[in-house]
Amino acid sequence: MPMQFDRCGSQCIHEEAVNDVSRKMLSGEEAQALADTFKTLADPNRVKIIFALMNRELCVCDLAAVIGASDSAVSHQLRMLRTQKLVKFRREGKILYYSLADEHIDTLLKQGLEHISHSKEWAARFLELI
Amino acid sequence: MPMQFDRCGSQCIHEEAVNDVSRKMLSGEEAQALADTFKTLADPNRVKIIFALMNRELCVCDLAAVIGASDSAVSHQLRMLRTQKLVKFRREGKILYYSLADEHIDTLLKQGLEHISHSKEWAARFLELI
DNA sequence: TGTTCATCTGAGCATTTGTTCATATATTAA
DNA sequence: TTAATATATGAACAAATGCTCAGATGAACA
Repeated sequence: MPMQFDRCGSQCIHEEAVNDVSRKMLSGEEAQALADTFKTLADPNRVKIIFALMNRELCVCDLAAVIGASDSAVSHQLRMLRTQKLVKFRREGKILYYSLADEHIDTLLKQGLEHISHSKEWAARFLELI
Repeated sequence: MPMQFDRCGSQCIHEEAVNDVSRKMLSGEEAQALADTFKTLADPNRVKIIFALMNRELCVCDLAAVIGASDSAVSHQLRMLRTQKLVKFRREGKILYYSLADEHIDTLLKQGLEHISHSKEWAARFLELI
């Protein structure tokens, strides 16, 4: 993925606009890190896991039952959520209880619902519960 | 992808917890809609596009120059952003000027930066600019 | 010690994603 | 109309994703 700047077609470039915005732009790594954060919430099962944990801490097999997926699938997803620091856990014997890592996660998910509520009525119902 | 509930191994289920949370859980469609919203921001080039448009409206080829991608790639990404109602555009002759659809997008991206700022120092710098 | 059970992990595989390339649209100007 | 240009689109393909399945950990208890 090399990146040339003496580019093909485009003659329409507004120089001042491009220069202005380019100066403030995110680097590739920074954009990637941001994308990774959102990617963590970009799957329905992970959304369900986060949503479930907003109510209370739950162990892996409870989560599996609640969202209707296999223990293994949930465990895989939890690994990603752990890596991105969206969830934490405590051990009690054989059982691991997962919970949200901090309050910002609530806000992130809430903001997503807020955006959806523009086009879907059901979203408003959940906003009241958070 | 059928979903059986007389499930395999797990004997550890805490019934009251599972029932409690299950009652409040998102449906499959609702979780999918939420996931789709986050999925829209789950790519570095789309993050860059949104970030660029937070400064000012830009045409397709300006966006391409700013984020360092082809016109075609940007156009494909813009379609997704349009579908999810994150951006809108106005036409002026041959040129289409894109801008953010509403203020919630800013907040969403800001919340993402907020989460990142827990582990990466650079994120704080951008939070001041928003 | 060995067994049971909750969870994790890696491999394999079908699906999805994001790009490129070639071509199609649509608007403007000659 | 024809040519030029900004953007959109579809096919194709490599890369990433999310599942299942089989097996590995690690803790409790006989």
